[in-house]
Amino acid sequence: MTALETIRAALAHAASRLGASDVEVALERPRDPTHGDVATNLALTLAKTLGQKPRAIAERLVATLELPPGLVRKTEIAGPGFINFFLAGEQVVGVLPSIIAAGKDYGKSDVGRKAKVNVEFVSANPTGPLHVGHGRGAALGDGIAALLAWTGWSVTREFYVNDAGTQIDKMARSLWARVQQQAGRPGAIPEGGYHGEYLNELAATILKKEGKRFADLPEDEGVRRSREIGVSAQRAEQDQDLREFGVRFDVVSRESTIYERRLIDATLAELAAKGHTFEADGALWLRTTALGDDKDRVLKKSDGTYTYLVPDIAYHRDKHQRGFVKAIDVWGADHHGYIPRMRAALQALGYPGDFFHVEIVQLVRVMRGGEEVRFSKRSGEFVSLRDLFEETGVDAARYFFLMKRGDSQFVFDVDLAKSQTEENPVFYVQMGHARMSGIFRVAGREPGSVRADGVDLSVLTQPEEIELVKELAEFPDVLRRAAAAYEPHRVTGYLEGLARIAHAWYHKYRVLGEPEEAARLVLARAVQQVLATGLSLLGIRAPERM
RNA sequence: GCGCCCGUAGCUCAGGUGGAUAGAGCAGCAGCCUUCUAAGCUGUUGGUCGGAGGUUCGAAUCCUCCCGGGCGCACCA
Repeated sequence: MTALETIRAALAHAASRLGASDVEVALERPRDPTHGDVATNLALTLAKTLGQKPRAIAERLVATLELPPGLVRKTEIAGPGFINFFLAGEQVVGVLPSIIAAGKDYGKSDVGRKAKVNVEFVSANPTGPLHVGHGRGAALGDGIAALLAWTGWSVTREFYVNDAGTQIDKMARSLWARVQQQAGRPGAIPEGGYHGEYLNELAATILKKEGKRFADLPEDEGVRRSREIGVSAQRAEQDQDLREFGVRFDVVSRESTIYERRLIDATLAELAAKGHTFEADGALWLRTTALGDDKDRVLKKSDGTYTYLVPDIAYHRDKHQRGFVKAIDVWGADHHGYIPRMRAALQALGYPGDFFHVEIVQLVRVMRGGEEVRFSKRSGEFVSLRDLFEETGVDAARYFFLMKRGDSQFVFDVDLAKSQTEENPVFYVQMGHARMSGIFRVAGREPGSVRADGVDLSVLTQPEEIELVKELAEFPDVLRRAAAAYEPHRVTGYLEGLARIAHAWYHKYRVLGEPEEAARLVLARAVQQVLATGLSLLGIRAPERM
């Protein structure tokens, strides 16, 4: 148990003795060193529930607090009711052995208690290549999934294929039109169809493989086969792009199977049985206004067909029936208006309010040479994900997508992503890792062989060294908070901060050949390891050399 | 017109779920290479947190209104 964990547990225990059980104890590292090494605002947060003044609570907390001897040098109450802890000198540096001992697992926690959570992301229609917006969703969804797994959830990464709607129909007709055109016949892309060059390429492949007689098929048959071939080709291409982007899914669900498994009828029956549907104007409605939506929604249109809401409800009902206690969906901003009705529908089914959670990803604009890059030749619209990561590299693309909050509008600076200087945050962090690795390379030592046992760490007294150790100690907390908030960008921010101190330390002090060599190797190893762990959670490589 | 998101340094953005004197990075300015990567480091300039009210011990953070930007508002997906 690290010093931080000990303090956290002791505070939680003291709080429960004051009558506040099950509290989340937040520890922070004050910016101002006169505020101690570790501080908590626990007394301030308890003020409301306990109905007492923060400073009075702080005094009672400190009085009941039981800390093992030798851990804390001084405890004080400051400002409005902060409790500041000044660690005994050897304690600060004392986290290093536990970091080394935990190795690749340093920072893991079990707050998720193995509960099943489903993270659904990308879920692009199989009508064309993935664009940069999908890339942002992919990076974010994968990052959230990794953070949840890291904090003890049992995570399933899922991709949902809308393979049954009218968009697919338009893709099929567009492809058929391209086949006709290439066979020398008139063929027009339908209204709202797909004009991208990729369908021309696919049409050429089909004609090559199937021969010209494919174009002679009756229209019904031609469109039907175009649909089959098109869907499977687009899916295969999307999978390939995602694989190269470093994203893998555990489950791919298809809208068509929702129909095949008769989940539609079962879902409608359950909604009706629970009294949430009604008929009006020849249609079947869901009374979502009773659950926070601003208007009721049609389920079954007066022409007898279903709205798209129905398979979506059925799909999420299926997630619930598969045992997930949480379903997190990553959606593009253009779907955000859809959230209230979906939430209402799932509440109508009786699921808890926190079962369904949506993370919104805003659109991505791509800048190169100071100008916005709008179109991709192949896809006919937007910049494709592949174009982007082939130009910048996967590491830079993923890092850039993750360094801002998902719901912020984001300008992707291609020139910056490609630059090999400190201005580029990915490069900067990776360089930090490479530099630590370089020390071991020159020393001729395997970093993994470093042990803290028997090393006198008390020689680590330089301000940069103390700061580095404190920063390393915060890693588990950062990951916990990032996971709880579904915010991978906190991890990139943390890594940049850690790398910054590491660069400063590296620049100012030597490791090899100094009296502090053994201790500094332990520190360098810990930094290297945490940078590597953080990067790998985000799906980014940690190179040994640049 | 209604709903959701956003507005923080010249630029790009953080701000740990209401806490201590609002922070980084770029850019600007001034410096630093006999060294384990200068692919880097150090110092410094720069703020009415869009505006106005409110809630309380305390607000960039919560509430109301206004201004500005984005996205949605179908018996389309």
